[in-house]
Parts: sequence; C-alpha cells; structure tokens
Amino acid sequence: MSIQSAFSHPHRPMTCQRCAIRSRSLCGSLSDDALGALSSISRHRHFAPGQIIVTEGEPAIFANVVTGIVVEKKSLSDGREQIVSMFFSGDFLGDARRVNSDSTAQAVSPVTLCAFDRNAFEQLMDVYPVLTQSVLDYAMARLENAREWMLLLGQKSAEERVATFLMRLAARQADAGCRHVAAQSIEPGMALDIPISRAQMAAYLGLTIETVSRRMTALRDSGLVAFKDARAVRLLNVDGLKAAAGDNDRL
Amino acid sequence: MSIQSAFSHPHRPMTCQRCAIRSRSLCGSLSDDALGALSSISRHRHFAPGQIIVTEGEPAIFANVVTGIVVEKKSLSDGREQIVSMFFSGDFLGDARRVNSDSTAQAVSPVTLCAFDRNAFEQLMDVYPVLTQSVLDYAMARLENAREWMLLLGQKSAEERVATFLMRLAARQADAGCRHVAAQSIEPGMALDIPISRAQMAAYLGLTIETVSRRMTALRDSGLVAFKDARAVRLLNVDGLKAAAGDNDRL
DNA sequence: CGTTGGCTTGAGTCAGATCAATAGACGTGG
DNA sequence: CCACGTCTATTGATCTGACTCAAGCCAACG
Repeated sequence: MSIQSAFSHPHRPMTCQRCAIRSRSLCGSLSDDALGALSSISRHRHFAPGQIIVTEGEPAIFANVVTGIVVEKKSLSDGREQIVSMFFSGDFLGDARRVNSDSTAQAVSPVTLCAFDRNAFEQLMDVYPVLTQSVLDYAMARLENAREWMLLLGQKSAEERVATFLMRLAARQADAGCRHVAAQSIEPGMALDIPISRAQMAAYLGLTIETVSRRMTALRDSGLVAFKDARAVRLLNVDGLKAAAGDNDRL
Repeated sequence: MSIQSAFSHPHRPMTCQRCAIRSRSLCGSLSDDALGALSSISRHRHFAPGQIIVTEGEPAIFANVVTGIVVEKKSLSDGREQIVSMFFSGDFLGDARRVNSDSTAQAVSPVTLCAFDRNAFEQLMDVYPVLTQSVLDYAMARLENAREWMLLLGQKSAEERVATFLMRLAARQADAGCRHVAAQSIEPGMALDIPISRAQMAAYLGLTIETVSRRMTALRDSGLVAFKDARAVRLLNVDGLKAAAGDNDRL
C-alpha cells in the first residue's frame, strides 16, 4: 500500500523528503534540517482493522497517519462508547505534553503510522520551535473540531447529525491535501466513501445504529443522497444537505 | 475586587510579579524575563455580567481570567446554543495561532481579564519557547476537557450529566490553585457555589432548563446533595454522586 | 404593590431508544 | 454446489426519557 522509496532505510520505509503525506502533515512546514532529525526518530508501524493502537490511560503516542483511518474513543464503565475524533491520512495523532492518553485509539481500516519516539520527539520540540508550533496548530484544529462536535452532540437532531457527518466527510474527502479550500469543491453528484460502520457512526454521533440507519434512509427518500450500498453514498443535493445539517455557515 | 499593588503602572493595575493568579496561570512557568515582556503587552479589562467578550468569527483574544467566570458558546442559526467551556480565575482564554475565534466568549459574572495584545503575544511566543509550550499545555488541557464533555453529551443520561457537572465543579472549586491534587479534596458536606444559571447549565449539558431543574430535585430527593437555594449546593454523599455521574474512574 | 426574571412542578407529547425480526454479504466446510 | 453460521444493515413495533407547553412560586426591584 505505502509508496516505497528505492533509497529507503530498512526501518524507515521511505525518506521523509518524498513522503506521500508530507505536504499535508505536520512535516510540511519543517525545514530539511528539522525533517532530517524527525526522520531519524521515526519508524513505520502497521495495524490491522479493529486493532487497538493506544489504550486510554497508557502512554501517549506521537505519530502521523500515513494511510488508513484511525478513531479515538472514550468509554464509560458500563461499555457505552463515544468516538471523539477521526484521523485520516496526514493527520497527526498524539497528545503532546501529556504523559498518558485520555482516549483509546483504534485502527478502523488497515493503518500505517509514521510513529515517533516519545522522548526524542519532545526533545526535538525544544530544539525546533517550529515543530512545537506545528503541534500547537494541530491541537487548536482538533480543539475546534471537538467544539463543533459538542454543538452537534448537545443540540442537533438525529437527522441534522447524520447530515452534518456526511458534509464533513465530503469536505474532508474533497479537500485532499489542502484543507483551506475545502467545502467549495463539494460538487453535486460527488461520490462519498463512508469509511466506518453504522455502529461507529452511531458512536460518533451519539445515536444508536438503528437511528443512524433510519435517518440515512430518510435522507435517501427525500432525495438528498443516493446509495449503492451502506458505505457508498452519492451526494445529490448539496445545498439541501447543508440545510439539513442545521447550520448554514461556513463549511 | 482585584488586588492592587502600590507600585502598579496606571495601565497595568498590578505587577505580574505579585499577581494573585500568577501561580495558577500561564504566567506561573515563565522566567522573570519572559514575565516582564508579557507584562508590558498586557492590560486589564473589565466586563459586566452578560457582556460579550469576543464574538464567534471575530479576531481571537489572548487573556488570562483574573477574576470572574467566562463561558464560551457556539450557536446554530436558529438560536440553539451550546456552551463549550467554562473559564475560571487563572484560566487562559485564547485561540493561539488561529486568526478568528470559533466561539463566542461571554462574561457570566463581573470579569477582569489580563488581556494581551494579539500580535505582540504571538511574537513573544517566538522569542520565548516556554510560552508556546505553556499555551500548548493549556490547549491540550482544553482538548481533554472538550473530549470528556463529548462523552457526556453523546452518551450520558440527564441525571448523569447533572451529577458530572456538580462533581467537576466541586473538583475545580476544591483544587483552588493546584489542579493536580484535586478530586481527593472533595470532602462530604462540602459547600458548592454554582456560578451559572439553570439556563446556562442547560446549554452546557445539552438539556432544557426544566430537565436540569428536575434532575437537581431528584439528586436532592435521593439524598446526594442538599441546597439552600438554586445556586448554593452542599454535597452530602460524594461517592453516591460519583456513581450517579456514570464513570467511576479518576476524578 | 405590581412587575419581572429565575426556578420549580405538572401534564401531555414525541424523537429516539429498545426489543425483535428479517435480509443480504461473506466465508467455511461438508 | 449448497447448508450453515456470522456479521452488518435495515425495518417494524413498542416504550420511555427528555422535551414542550403551561401554571405557579418566590425574591428582587421600581
């Protein structure tokens, strides 16, 4: 799956210089110097679908997602689970400056991570301030996402939640590399691949599987979307979907 | 309300050196040098209860809360509102490295902020890496809080939400300066001051005013808490309340 | 006093949960 | 190839926790 460089070091499957996700990740803003340092403390790790990457309460991980989808979830003692974030290719996964992770990270699809040594990474943050800034940028972006989701979980109806989910997913799949353009490029008829199961959607949206399924059907019946199967959706009416998502503001 | 220094500069009501909240805030970890620089770009600002401090979409603010309570909220076009965080004395309020705020900040009580000039603050972050690290620490703490709240909003019942709110508030009021001790110091009989209205609790917990009121009554009737009035609560059974909050884990 | 704003309480409704059945996709082994 | 079990998704029937609508209480205040 991963793009191998002919010159790659055995434990570093590709040089960071020509990494497929570099421009979209943390590494995009680094100097060659800093990148080299980062490269030397990184190694690729693979995870099978469903495999746990870090458990809540265990030491935090620092890694870029190279390929695949990762979710982070928090759970209650009786088994109820809430997915708190989804990570796509290029996202930085890591609770910098926290000793232990506050949530469990799990691979949803086959995942390749570019993982960094924790201590070495923190030391590198001291040497290269730009790295700290990048990590801060990511943290702020995640915070903004978390807050948007709090609004969704606290105030939106089931149908608004499902519509919002589809729109966000579309924005994420449309931007593909440049997250600042986004939204505009969601054109009608766009095919959308839902990378998670209905159960995971439910855990992400604070609903049950049945309600997710029913609302998906309702969106189909009202002509906003069409689907080939449960995972392959086509957006028929983007404006309508945006309206169904509840907020008419920016993306 | 604020502790005035005899040596204070007209626009800087107290020297940062002897600021009442220094040890609990961002400033606690700074060198005298960095603190001096920060001091020179700060000034105190006052807000009346209900007054808006920043509006969603406007340029972000950088400030420490000196006294009072601030809430941040996000809203939908039809008026539904979700409070996404509460700031107490010593908390750092600011979306570093983001141009515009993603939420509206509002004073709940009379508030004094120690506000920093935005550009100067960002420049200072370049000069003093420790400042960036402190901001990152705050961002990670806020992210963890946001995630815990996502679990609450997505999975917990009304009664669990109210109980969790009371426990978190108690932890926050008990630690008073050192957030790492916390929780342990919540002793039975502890008096708790609820600094926000029922309507704000509802907006924070993703419930209606009526449900908040009913669940508060239910907690009283089951003997977990007692109250003098709507804002003055006494914790009678801390373990019971913890159980009612749904998660038996740390704090 | 009358008004106003915040809080509580009651009665009825409804959106989403729960319980239950079915269908399709996919493997596995006889 | 078909019978079988498993896993995921959909759909139906019913239930219930929280919302809605409405009334009443109390303290603050002009």
